[in-house]
Amino acid sequence: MRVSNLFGTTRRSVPGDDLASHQFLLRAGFLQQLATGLYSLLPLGWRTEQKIRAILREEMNAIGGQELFMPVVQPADIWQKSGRWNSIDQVLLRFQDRRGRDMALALSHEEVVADLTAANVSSYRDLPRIVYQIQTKFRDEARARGGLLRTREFSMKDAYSLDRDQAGLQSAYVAHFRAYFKIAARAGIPVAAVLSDVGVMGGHLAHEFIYLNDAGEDTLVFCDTCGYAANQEVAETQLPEPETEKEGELEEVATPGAVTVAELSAFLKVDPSRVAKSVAFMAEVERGQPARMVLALVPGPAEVNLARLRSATGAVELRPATSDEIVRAGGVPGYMSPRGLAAEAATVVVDETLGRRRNLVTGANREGWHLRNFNIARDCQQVKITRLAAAENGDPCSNCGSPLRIRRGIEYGNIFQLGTDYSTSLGALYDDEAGEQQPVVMGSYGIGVGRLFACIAEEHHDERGLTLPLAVAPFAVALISVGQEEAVGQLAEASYQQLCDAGIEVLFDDRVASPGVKFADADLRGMPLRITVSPRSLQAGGAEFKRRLGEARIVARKSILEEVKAELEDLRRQEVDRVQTQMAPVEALIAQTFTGGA
RNA sequence: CGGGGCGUGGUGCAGGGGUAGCACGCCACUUUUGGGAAGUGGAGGUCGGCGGUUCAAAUCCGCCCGCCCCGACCA
Repeated sequence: MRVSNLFGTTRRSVPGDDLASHQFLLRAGFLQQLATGLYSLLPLGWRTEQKIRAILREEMNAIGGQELFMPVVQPADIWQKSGRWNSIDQVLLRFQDRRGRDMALALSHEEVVADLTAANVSSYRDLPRIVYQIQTKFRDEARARGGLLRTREFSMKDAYSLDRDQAGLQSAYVAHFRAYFKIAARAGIPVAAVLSDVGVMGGHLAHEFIYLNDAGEDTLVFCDTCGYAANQEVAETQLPEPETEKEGELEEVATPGAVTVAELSAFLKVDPSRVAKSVAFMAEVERGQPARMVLALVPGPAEVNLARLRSATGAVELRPATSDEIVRAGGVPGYMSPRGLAAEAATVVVDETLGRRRNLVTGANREGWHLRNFNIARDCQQVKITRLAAAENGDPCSNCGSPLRIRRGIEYGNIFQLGTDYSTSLGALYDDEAGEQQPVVMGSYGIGVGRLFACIAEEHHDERGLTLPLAVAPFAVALISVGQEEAVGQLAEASYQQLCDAGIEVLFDDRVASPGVKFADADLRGMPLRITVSPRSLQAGGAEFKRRLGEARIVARKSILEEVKAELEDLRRQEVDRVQTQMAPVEALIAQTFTGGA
């Protein structure tokens, strides 16, 4: 491809304060935004996308996946059968066709797979199977953000395993677990697998595949000692031993102006963890029903884990209460507590850690006053005690007690053990050897292609632009001619032809432009190998070779082709080595993750 | 959905009641050619939309739309 013929231009500047990598993708002419959460991939971006897709296909095929293709526009009835028509709200985009039939844009394809399975699987002899596709999904996100990280329309590689029993599912799950590490390694990003919430997918066991990065939206919990890794939403921590200290007498203490946990603990000179913090939420238990107040009590430094609060209360909708709502329920903002609050005013849920502590500090529900020697069992009636606090940095690992570490990351893939919910509701049954009908046991396995793309760009850029691995770079070689000298033009053209003929992907900057512009654009686009033909290089005997992340050297004009081949072969070998290195610990990890568990 | 910000040539921005500007890009010619060249000449904008105030609105007011950020939300 000649730059003079390329659709899409580089830009000197773009607005916004996105991730640096996303700005480079925009500036290099890989992407262009159409509207919130909707992006076009320009030719350069599309080439990279296709290389990522090729890796996905190869690794899915390698575990026995069969590619197919399912509609994005789907009739409501399969979503009604699975129950998700009602259980998912606004992210599922609904509309009607001309006949007034309810339709939806697929945000995932479990229903269709179950429907296909019902029609195509009838015997245990038809199992196991793995099918997958790379297809558009649409999720009408409340707020798209972060460039490619959270878009509304996006491509996903989604795979589905069909098995006759849990043992079969388990082995498909492990195969995907391994394949996802391989994909990350080939795409050139580090990856961590963490236990995750099953969310609206339903099912039992789930893992997320995370690219660790401070800009990520997800909060992960790691134990460096035993290897425990989980999304904060589901991370377990060790409970403290129940305290046996004598219960003191409940007393009010004046705490003027001490509204936050920090102020309060400083004022009363108690450890913040001994403060029972009350956080008020409004919970909608059934869609459309009036919200009820839920008071969550957690240790002072802790955050409320919304996933747990949701499951503890059965809420479908959960949001922080406003001051007005707190007052209306009879609470005093800043001094809130379950004490002195009418039982019918709010549901109270207490973190189990607090249940094991004695003589805590909590609000008095009176402006300027708190309570001392507060003991849950004695001083609160009608409370539900459960795990509620999100794991914090330094909390003891539930496995081994070592301090946990909190990190941020970007989730680009996930795997779910779905079980039989979808197959049962959509009639995906098979006959076993005894002729008994059984539901097919399903798993579902997604990778967001755009997110993976974004993660790759984030991992591979420097101050000048992208530095993509050969495996995903839109072109292997950036060829640049400098100046208008005839000899330069001749060698550049000849090299371009020669390389193209050899099947090497070359982006030839044949424009009449100053060298600075060409070098800057080549750096921005990030092709792994740059070849410059210039009066200076001719003087030195040929062309200049420079890796995007390496030093320049002169190559004789007669050996350009073979040297390019050697360079690319070397880059390829480095990437293979890197994949091997990255995969080395994975088997041990799999053994550790799946023995005795799940 | 709450809070904040921004919509002005292709891109990035300034202007803030009276002639619509700058830089980059683009077109033509000339000179240049190893890190985003120089000169000369040119093209390109119903100032997001609708309504209002005014002799006069890009500018003031109202409503709407779009985009961005924070939060809520989130396979």
